[in-house]
Amino acid sequence: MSYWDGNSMDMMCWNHSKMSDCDETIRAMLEQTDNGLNPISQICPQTNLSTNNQSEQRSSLGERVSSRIGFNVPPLETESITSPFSVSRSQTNVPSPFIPISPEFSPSALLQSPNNSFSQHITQSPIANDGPPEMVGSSGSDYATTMILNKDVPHQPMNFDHMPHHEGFFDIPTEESVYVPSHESHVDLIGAPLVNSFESDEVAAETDIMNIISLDSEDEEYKEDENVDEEDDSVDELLPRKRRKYEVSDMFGAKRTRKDERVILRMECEEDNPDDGYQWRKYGRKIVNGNPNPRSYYKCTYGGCNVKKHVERGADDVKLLVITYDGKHNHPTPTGRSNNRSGPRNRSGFSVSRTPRLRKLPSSSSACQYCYSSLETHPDMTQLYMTGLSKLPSFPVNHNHGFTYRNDEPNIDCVIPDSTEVYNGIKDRLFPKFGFNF
DNA sequence: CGCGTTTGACCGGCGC
DNA sequence: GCGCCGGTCAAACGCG
Repeated sequence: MSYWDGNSMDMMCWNHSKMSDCDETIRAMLEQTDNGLNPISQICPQTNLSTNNQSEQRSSLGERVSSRIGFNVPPLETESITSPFSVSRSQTNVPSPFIPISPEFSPSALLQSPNNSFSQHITQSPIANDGPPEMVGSSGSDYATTMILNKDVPHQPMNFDHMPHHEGFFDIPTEESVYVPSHESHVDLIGAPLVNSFESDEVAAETDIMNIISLDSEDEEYKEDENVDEEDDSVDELLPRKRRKYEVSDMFGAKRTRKDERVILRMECEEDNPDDGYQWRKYGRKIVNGNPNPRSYYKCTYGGCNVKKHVERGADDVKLLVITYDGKHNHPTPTGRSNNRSGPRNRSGFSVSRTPRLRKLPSSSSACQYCYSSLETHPDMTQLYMTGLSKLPSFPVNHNHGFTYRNDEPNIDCVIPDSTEVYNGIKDRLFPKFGFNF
């Protein structure tokens, strides 16, 4: 059993413009043994994070990132999201799992395939042995700066051996938050090349950020959900369309998504519902949490997929778009986003909210087309933070690159290779996808 | 006319 | 137990 020393791994650095330095950094990390206690802060002292105060930590992080990427990065706080464990967690002294994500990774990527090379890399990386992939902080940021951090659990032990038995495992909060700051004109939740690549079974089988982000959702849950849906459908056939009280309450109990499956993205975006590669149907809109900006509720329109999301503007910064995903897609991205746009009257594909404040672009597809082009031509504009990888430190590695949770016995048949192998694996498999080349 | 969105009502969960 | 709040439903609405 190997954990990250809470003070040993404050941050990883990933600077594309200084990749050779980072290369050395990664090598240094990889050369650490399980017992290595060399703090990454010593390797990358400029990225050292305070481990005592979470808010201070994020604030300082945001400031650093802002200074490095050249534009303001709103704070990462998700005040509306609270975890009963956050306090106790903040008192623990475990590392914050920042994880590098390529700009090509997108919400759809994050939410899509159950098998993902990214998670595979993470799970197989020496980080797994020595500590959490705490952060990839990009300095310089000529290209993408991508970060994942655990919002509620700034410092967590990394355990790949006996995760379910890890003390407090069941207490690990699993509400995640992703912050995606982006230049307004370069809003792109979708890394087009990546999304396209997901249409390939090969890539889809290798890539699953979702298993990292939404570590609590498993296929079994989908099976349950599907069963529930079937039951609901059968009920629908027997009961009048209007149903309140009994029917609804039963349904609520069965279908209500668990908060711990959530992934929260925060980004600067003018689109109220930026394309993420999936088709959504809006089913509700509500003012919540004192936010004058209404929250819109969406369901994935794919048959049998129970993923929902709600989108709202930041109370303080209307440019800040907060997208919360509930659940995990049990299907690939709809084949070809162009197909998405070919729905009835071209109004169903992207469910762009018709709020007065921000309206759909002249062409229903223009936004997405722009996103494609913007990403391809300005990959450096995608800035992704991810917070709240609450279970990240605990997911086991199994044959399917999935994760077992709760009462499931961990099916651990993946042996963490030595550092050299891991390093080569990262270079060979992860970085090419990111467009990096050592 | 078909479709998605809007909107008010309803429900369950949760905190007090 | 009560009230607040977030989430959901479904009729009404409006656009193409």
